[in-house]
Amino acid sequence: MAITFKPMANNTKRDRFFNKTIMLIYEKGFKATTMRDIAQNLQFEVANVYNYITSKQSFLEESLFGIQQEFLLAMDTIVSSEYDSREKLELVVASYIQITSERPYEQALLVNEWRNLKEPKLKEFVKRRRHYERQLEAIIQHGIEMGQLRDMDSEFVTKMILATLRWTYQKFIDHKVPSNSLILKKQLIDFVFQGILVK
Amino acid sequence: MAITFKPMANNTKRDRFFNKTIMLIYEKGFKATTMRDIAQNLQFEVANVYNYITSKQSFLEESLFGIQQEFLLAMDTIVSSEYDSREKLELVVASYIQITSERPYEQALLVNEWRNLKEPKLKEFVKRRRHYERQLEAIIQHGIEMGQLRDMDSEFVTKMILATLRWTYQKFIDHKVPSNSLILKKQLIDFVFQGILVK
DNA sequence: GTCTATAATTCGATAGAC
DNA sequence: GTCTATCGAATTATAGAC
Repeated sequence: MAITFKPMANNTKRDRFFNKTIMLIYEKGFKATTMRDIAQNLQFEVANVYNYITSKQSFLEESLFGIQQEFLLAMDTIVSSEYDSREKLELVVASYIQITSERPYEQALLVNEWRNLKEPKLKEFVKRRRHYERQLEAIIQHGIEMGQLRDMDSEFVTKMILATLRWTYQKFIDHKVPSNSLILKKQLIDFVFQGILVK
Repeated sequence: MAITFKPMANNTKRDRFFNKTIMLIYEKGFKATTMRDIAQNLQFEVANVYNYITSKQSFLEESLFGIQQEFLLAMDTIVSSEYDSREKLELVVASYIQITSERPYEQALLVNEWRNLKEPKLKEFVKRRRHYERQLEAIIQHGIEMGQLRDMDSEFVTKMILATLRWTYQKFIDHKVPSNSLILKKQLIDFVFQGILVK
């Protein structure tokens, strides 16, 4: 049996710190969560927080760049594959839901707290996100040119699709995922591909 | 000529304060924007900020409940109309874009900063938002039952549609709206109704 | 409405003992 | 790894003169 990646592992004290802290920041917001809040949430004193992280800011940076990297790697794999535009788009949705299902709280941080990065980290983050968006837009543009997708404003559609994907972490955090994430993937792909109207 | 509502009026000092402050909070985030930042942005001293608002928190509350009320009123009007489900859905999109185009920075606040409300205001805000969402879901559910919309999970579709609408304030803030908001409305309705696939 | 000055509190982070 | 104690800076908000 292969060793699988376990982002929610709760074996070491370090894992426990990471998981409980990222959940707290999700609930209160990064700026509103104080080091004292983090300590209290873990039932120890403020000074102990610094056993696990060097600063509040570096914790945010490492969390955000960590989860962002997952998305970037998945996109690179899809872009360099031999599938057609429609299949690539399905893979983008599938990989997005997969990563989100595995690490919903980190994904929530990615969506909600990236503004709290400071320069030069902020610029680097936005640059990488922009790269991801351009890759997706290229897939869509190619699909339009090949006649697989309707003739639309590709930038607009890219942002629409990302908007539909971005909120899905809530499903996993609220444990409101319909039995498993496969159904969610299908619902998303149906919505994006076919819309809601009866044909 | 009727007196029209002017959210972006810049006539009085109060308007100037409101507009410049809400733009600043959009850029920096509510928590990260200090009273000193607000004062500096208006070229005067910290104490003067309190000529315009009673507290930082009350400014957030009044802004959020103000713009939220616009959405609630629009939805009530649509719900009590005689249109069918599809037409009502189009009206929801249209009114959403209309309000967002008139007050994009307040809408950005609504989307990004509502977590910073404190109890009991926070509960009241979430309760009203939930009401809006249920009204939209009822329209969709009715459309499914009448065979106008595909047979889908109505709660899921409701959240999808709201996700596609929620980010549109960026278009208006970035002045990237295609000539006028009518085109944006059409793009959104086409995307939601038909999806992106060639039939 | 604008200023200076400051109160009262809270914040991130560190020192140093155990 | 855990604690107590505390520093220095930043924060919201107020007092009171002009």
